[in-house]
Amino acid sequence: MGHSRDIPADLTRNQGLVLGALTGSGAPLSAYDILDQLRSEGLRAPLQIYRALDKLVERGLAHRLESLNAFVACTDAHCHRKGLIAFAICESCGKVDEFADTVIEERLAAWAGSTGFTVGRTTMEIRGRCAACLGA
Amino acid sequence: MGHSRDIPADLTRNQGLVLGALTGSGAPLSAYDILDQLRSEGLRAPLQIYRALDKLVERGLAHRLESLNAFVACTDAHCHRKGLIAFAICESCGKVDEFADTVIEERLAAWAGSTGFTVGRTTMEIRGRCAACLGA
DNA sequence: GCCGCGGCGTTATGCTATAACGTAATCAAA
DNA sequence: TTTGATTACGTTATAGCATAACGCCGCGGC
Repeated sequence: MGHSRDIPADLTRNQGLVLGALTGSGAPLSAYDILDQLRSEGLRAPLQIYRALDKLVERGLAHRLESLNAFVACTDAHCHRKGLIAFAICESCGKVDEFADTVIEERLAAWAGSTGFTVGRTTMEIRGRCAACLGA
Repeated sequence: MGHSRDIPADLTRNQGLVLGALTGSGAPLSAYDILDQLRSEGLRAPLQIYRALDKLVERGLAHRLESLNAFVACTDAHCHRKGLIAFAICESCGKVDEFADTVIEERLAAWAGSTGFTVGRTTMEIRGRCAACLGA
């Protein structure tokens, strides 16, 4: 029961539209990219997009890529992941790969423990070229 | 011979001023923060700051914090570090700690090897609270 | 000389994000 | 059923971050 690409039923109209734009794109979209796509649906102001994005990110349905000022839909089927997620961003085709590594998380925790730093949110973004683009 | 805080002699005036502003600050500064500080020195336009920052970052004398749209001076005395640097940013006092972890780098390399992704630049930024701020 | 290059200064513009206001729908407690 | 809290919405205006495009200048090599 349930499969990947489920879209929660309790999204508002704006949230659903924004998430749809993200999942329909093969690459990250800026808030203004999304807005342009959704003008035909009646959306007009950046805030409408940003508010929807805030909720989506809060629920783990989308992620913000700090190094791009852009957003992607979460690719994890059941987006309940807690903790560190790393994003590999292909600078050639724009595709974003999402992965988690518990060892990295442990190393981070170890560093935090040794310095007394309390870790909140952490972002890890790798820029480079994906296998497919290297082939070409 | 030589001590930490060396400022390379071959910086241009603008680059020196910008680096000075960064080293004199206990927290990250945005390009516009820097500009405001340097108006008294005759700088007027954002581009003057961005151009200097580009060079400083290129040489490893400063770092860009993607999650803040801001910049810090490199705290490493001899800033020739290659590879991954992680930044721990205290959301209370703004202080930024810089560290490197070879194990993390290895894990990243392993992931890259297994997927065929070619790693370029990678950014890792941890938001949280430093030990000093937790004490208070 | 003269040319290429890098840095500089300026104006204008574009992209990213939020403030501040009022409205409407929902829901639970009184 | 009124009340009040909460949450989303729509709009206008503004703030904050970054770069395009132009021309000038100074310097080193040829």
